Amino acid sequence: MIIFLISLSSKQKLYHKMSIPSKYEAQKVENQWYKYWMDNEYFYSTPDARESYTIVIPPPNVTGVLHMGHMLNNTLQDVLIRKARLMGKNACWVPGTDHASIATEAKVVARLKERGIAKSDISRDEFLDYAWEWKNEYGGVILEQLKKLGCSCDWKRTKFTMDEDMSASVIRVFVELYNKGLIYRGYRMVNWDPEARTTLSDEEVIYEEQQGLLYYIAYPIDGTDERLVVATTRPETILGDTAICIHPQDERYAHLKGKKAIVPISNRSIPIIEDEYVDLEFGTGCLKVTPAHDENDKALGEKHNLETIDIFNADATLNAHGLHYEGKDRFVVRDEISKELKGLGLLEKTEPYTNKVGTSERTKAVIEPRLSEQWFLKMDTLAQPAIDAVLHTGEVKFFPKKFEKTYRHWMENIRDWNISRQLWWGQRIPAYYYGKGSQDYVVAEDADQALNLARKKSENDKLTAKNLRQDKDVLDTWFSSWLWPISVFDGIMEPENEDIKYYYPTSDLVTAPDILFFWVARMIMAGYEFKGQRPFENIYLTGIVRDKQRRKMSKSLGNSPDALELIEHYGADSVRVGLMLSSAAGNDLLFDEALCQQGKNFANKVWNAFRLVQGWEVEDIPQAESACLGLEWYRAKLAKTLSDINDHFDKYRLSDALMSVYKLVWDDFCSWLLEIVKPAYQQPIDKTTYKAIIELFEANLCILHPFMPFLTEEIWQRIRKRNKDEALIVSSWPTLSLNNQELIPEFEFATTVISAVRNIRKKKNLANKEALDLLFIDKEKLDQRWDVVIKKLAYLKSIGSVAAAVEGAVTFRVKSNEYYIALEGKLDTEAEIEKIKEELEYTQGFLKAVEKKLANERFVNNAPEKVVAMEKKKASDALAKIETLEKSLESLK
RNA sequence: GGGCUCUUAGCUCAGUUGGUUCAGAGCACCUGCCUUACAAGCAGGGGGUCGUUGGUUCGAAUCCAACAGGGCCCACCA
Repeated sequence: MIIFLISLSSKQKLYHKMSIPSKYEAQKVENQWYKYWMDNEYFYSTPDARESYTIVIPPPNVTGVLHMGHMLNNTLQDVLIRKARLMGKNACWVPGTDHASIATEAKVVARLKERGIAKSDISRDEFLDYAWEWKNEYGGVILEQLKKLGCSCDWKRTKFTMDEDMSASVIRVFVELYNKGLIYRGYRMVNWDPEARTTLSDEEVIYEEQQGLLYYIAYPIDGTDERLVVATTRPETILGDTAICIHPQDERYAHLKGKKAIVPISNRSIPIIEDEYVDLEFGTGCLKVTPAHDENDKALGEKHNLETIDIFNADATLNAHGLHYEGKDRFVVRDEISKELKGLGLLEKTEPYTNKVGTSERTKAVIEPRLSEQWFLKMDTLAQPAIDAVLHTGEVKFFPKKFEKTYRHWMENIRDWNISRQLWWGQRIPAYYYGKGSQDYVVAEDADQALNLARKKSENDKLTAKNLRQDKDVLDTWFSSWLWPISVFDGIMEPENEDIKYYYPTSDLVTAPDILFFWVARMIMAGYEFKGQRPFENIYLTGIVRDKQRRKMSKSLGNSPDALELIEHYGADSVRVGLMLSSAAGNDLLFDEALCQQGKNFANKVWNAFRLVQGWEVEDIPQAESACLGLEWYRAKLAKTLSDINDHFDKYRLSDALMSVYKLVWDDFCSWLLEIVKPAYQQPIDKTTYKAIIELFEANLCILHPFMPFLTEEIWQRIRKRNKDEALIVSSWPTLSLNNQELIPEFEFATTVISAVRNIRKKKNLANKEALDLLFIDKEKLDQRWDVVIKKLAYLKSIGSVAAAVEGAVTFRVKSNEYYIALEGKLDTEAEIEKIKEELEYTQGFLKAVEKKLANERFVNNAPEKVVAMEKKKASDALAKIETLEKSLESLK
């Protein structure tokens, strides 16, 4: 049973009874309750004897502003954390932001540009001063916005991925991994973002289909009049060509083996090589080789000992190898060079061609493959425990489960991670160079340690700090984010501290699937590598918020509503409900403001239920029988719904959980229970019923609280004055045993009768005022104790039984019993007969089908007994129904 | 090219191990109501051969195959 702390004197009125507006005004109360929760420190958590329930926020970009994706994501987290808090767990939701090196640096660069300052004009330290200034100015904005949404984060624990201790953790981890031999430096083809002027990891490259051209370029053959035609999508790269490749078995070009081709424009002579890599079918069957600008070409170049000519600057303009194109952008050059080739008669033709072009996830710039020296993290050994945890032991679970397959696919084909970025905003790589040789460097947590190591490694005691040069690059942002669930509790630097021992592993992670590889997979790897334990148990992957046309919501499309304006207009609770209602885990959410309106309507419904209840005069009078029954039924229904809701939560079906509450409150509580117990106009309600209604109302508020925290707290506090420790946010989730469940179908039976009577009233245009008699034949078939309820809600004068059909009555059937509404005046007998005939026909057909099934030996022999028994019951029910139908048909005739 | 996934009412989606409770929910829609909590509401109502075609089975929205059409992820074909 529910334990409620409520005491009522017989005439006690609700707290704040006067002047309750008929519309719920969310905007007026939300800020006030948020402040109340903050002032009373309900969000804060410290380790204690309770079970911990922990969520770490996916840290938004420090310079970000709240968008619909954040709204969805953080509403989900808040629902989970509030539920856990009500369940009596020590709930801790750690907020924070991410330094997002590329995005933030880009913004700082842009801002400096506005002031007329170029990044290249200032020192690294000066730049970082500007960056911190920016961070301090805008860094908290998004977290402040989360407060509007009602997020109950432990703000005292707010972290930033570049906080001192966070950065120290990153550096320590780098050093550890380096010492284990998992981090290495390599000269590799990497993804170059010319806009941000940095390398990117493979995951940061988004391939997009683009409509381009395939250029057919003729290369004269040295010493002959012949030309060799090569197809390419990137004519500007011919200036970096160092070979032409043909297939060894290609007879078309067999005579050219060993000859040399002349690169147009640059007039360099390059070898014609043979390799089976060439696809005979594609283009002209031969390939230009540009080892500096293509991964495959690089491989060919290494195999065939080719020269490498890099023709680009860092910003993807051409360098000196670009000859007269030097300084021009690659796309400008593409256009111009094709014109020049045409003028030279060396452009045979162009044809439209669709290919996939890699673009930068952050800047959208087209990625340039580029050879450079970078730092990499070996992934295969890190991946193994993370694969086992998800796919074998089930220590880490995905909701929905289908993402486990995506995860598996990626993890099993994982490639080394390029972790260095040519940026300044981020954790600087702790490698220190002391000499000119490629191995003349050491890796250490700080300069002092580095100096010691360097002295040892170089066997030169005279090295000083001045001889050391720290690597210029910073680490990929995700190299700090992957530690998030550990580092927010300082678990790297202080592995035995109380917080990390208490809160780690965390419970649930809520995030979007687009950062599954960037972040989620890597956190799992980090969890096992640095703590030997999973970082979280359950991963709830949200969908993408789209508009009604299924387009992803984005700034550029302008189809994303302003999150704060939505809250302003509908209230945070309503927006939360709107988001939750149609967002099953993993399903994209087609956002429509109508959903917020639905949320608002619901808020108002609850509000008005409260208005009704608070307006009742309570007196010490006997309880109505109908009220007693209604309450019994509702308790049973509440228990059932609660069990459904708990089940939905266990399966992370949060929208289903909300829908269950929604229907419980709106349909069961408001439409049925309140109508049953509602006293007649200006009549008082009895004390017992009133007390019970308040208890049940409070239980409803509690269940609804995770979804609509403001509204529920507002009503909760209006019901009566509460002490600090009695706030709804820290109350207890109801626990009810599943008693009296048989009342549910009984009551449903009664509501069916009521609906049928209402239907007849409607069809016959009978006002509620006009009291009717309800008669039925078979007393045994109706549990008569519901009579009072039926009578009240169907506005009936009396309920009684008759031996046979009465004349001048309308009939209806519920299950196999027949009911009559006695009517004065004439009846449309013909229509009645028609209706009954129709139903009779249908039932007979139905019976036939069932009997056929039962006559089938194979069915009777093979189907489980239970199923056969059910069919038999169906048959007998149908038979009984036919009997009553025939009887009434007789009497009508 | 490889992998995953989806197709159920006008819209968004539930339908767990094939079997009364299986053809559902919410919204939208239609009809009637300004009934003294709520028109942001009340009451009543209509609506789907479960993408197509085969197969397995006593029995298929559910299992299998093929096809049609969406979506997602991965991949170096110029």
